[in-house]
Amino acid sequence: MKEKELRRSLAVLPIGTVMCLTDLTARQIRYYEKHELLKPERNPSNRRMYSLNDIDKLLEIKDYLAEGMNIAGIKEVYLKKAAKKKKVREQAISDEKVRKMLRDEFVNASGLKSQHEFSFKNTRIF
DNA sequence: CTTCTCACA
DNA sequence: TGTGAGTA
Repeated sequence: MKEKELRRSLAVLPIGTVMCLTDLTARQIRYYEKHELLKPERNPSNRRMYSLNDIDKLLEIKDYLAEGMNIAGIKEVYLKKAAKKKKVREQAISDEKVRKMLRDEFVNASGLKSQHEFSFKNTRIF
């Protein structure tokens, strides 16, 4: 379930295709990029190349705009979303450290001199 | 022919 | 946001 996400992130669509898929003008698509709502890649010829995720994002932007939200407002939505994801990542790293500490403490408390003597070394207890 | 940047009788 | 100019 991760190869799929990788493909969705591949920038393979030229702006013309994106225009058809989103019903937005090239002017609008570039305008949103200028306001950092999007970050399409560039091919060797300086042409913008979009991914399927970019298409979804543009469609999302179009909906927000239709609901009366402005560019600045949409930008804040994405900034907060990114902040939340960052916290989730930090929490995951934190949990990993806690597990390592508990494991080390357990191995040490059991009086084992090395992990080779730890009969459950390959078992995910923590 | 498509896309890019820039500018506005 | 539209559109035309001049490129690449």
